[in-house]
Amino acid sequence: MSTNNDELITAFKAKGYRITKQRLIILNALRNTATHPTAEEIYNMVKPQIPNISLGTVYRTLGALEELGLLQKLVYGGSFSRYDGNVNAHYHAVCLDCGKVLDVDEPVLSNLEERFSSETGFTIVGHKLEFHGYCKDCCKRKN
Amino acid sequence: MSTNNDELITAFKAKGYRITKQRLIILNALRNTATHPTAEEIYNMVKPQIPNISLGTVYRTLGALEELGLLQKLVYGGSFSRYDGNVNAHYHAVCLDCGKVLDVDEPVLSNLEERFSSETGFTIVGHKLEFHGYCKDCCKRKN
DNA sequence: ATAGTAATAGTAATCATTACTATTAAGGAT
DNA sequence: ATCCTTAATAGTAATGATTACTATTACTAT
Ligand SMILES: [Mn+2]
Ligand SMILES: [Mn+2]
Ligand SMILES: [Zn+2]
Ligand SMILES: [Zn+2]
Repeated sequence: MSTNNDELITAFKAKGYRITKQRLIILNALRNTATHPTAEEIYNMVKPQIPNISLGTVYRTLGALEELGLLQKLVYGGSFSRYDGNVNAHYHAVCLDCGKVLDVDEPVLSNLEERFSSETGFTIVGHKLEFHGYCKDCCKRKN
Repeated sequence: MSTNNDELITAFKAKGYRITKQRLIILNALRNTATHPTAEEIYNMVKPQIPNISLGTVYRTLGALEELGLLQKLVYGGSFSRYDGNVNAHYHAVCLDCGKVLDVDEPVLSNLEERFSSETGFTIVGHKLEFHGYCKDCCKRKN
């Protein structure tokens, strides 16, 4: 329920971007769910509050929020991307059956990135770790 | 240069799939490159050997090879997937600038998967780790 | 309140991937 | 080796998530 719009407002103003109802509502919707929704799911989540919002606006807003570091985009094997309002470093588990994405409550491996880099000349800015498997619901369904 | 077609032939016959020139050539092309090519890049790689091959055949073949565990599909932020003929567990580094994908010569974290799973009821079958950053060429270009 | 212009709604376009269909060619049987 | 069945291919059309376009709306500085 952390409706911390100040952070968004500051970040947007710093870039000369305007503060709009659409941007505030989309970011707050994303921060108040744990489901890692798709663009279309977000579109349906905010429709009650902005009945005539356009799907294009959702995509454009998500792009801007990503650019400002206020969300992270999750791209897995499926045909569409998911969005995560939690930008703290954390890992995910993806269900190979239903596509659900869960947060993994494991400490972040902070020492990984230094090992690589030197001999390859590759400058690392971060890493992503994802687990693949089957969620509780899908395991049940198979029995 | 490990043109080990026996492995492919065995795997395909076990599923009742037929052995075709297209499938042999595509898998061998994939095994003799370190570039993690896209479907279209593979299409261009095999065209000299199969001048009238269809891009659809490349996609269908890659799908079959993936299903048989003879390649892994790499999906990152970009607009297209990449394919890796090396199915041994290993990690990748993705350049945020040019999209290049490099193999990471680091040991696989085998103990990770057991930690999670029990309390969540999530059955893990594997994990993926990718580093993000800037390759040598792109670092140079920025100076 | 007004002016200037970035953002939006609505819609069309893009493009990687998948589906369709007539034709070809594996590969088992004879 | 030839025939037969049918899976796989080539060529092409369709799909669908995402992006681009454009007239209109609404932030925000003055
Ligand atoms: Mn998350
Ligand atoms: Mn690789
Ligand atoms: Zn599931
Ligand atoms: Zn690069």
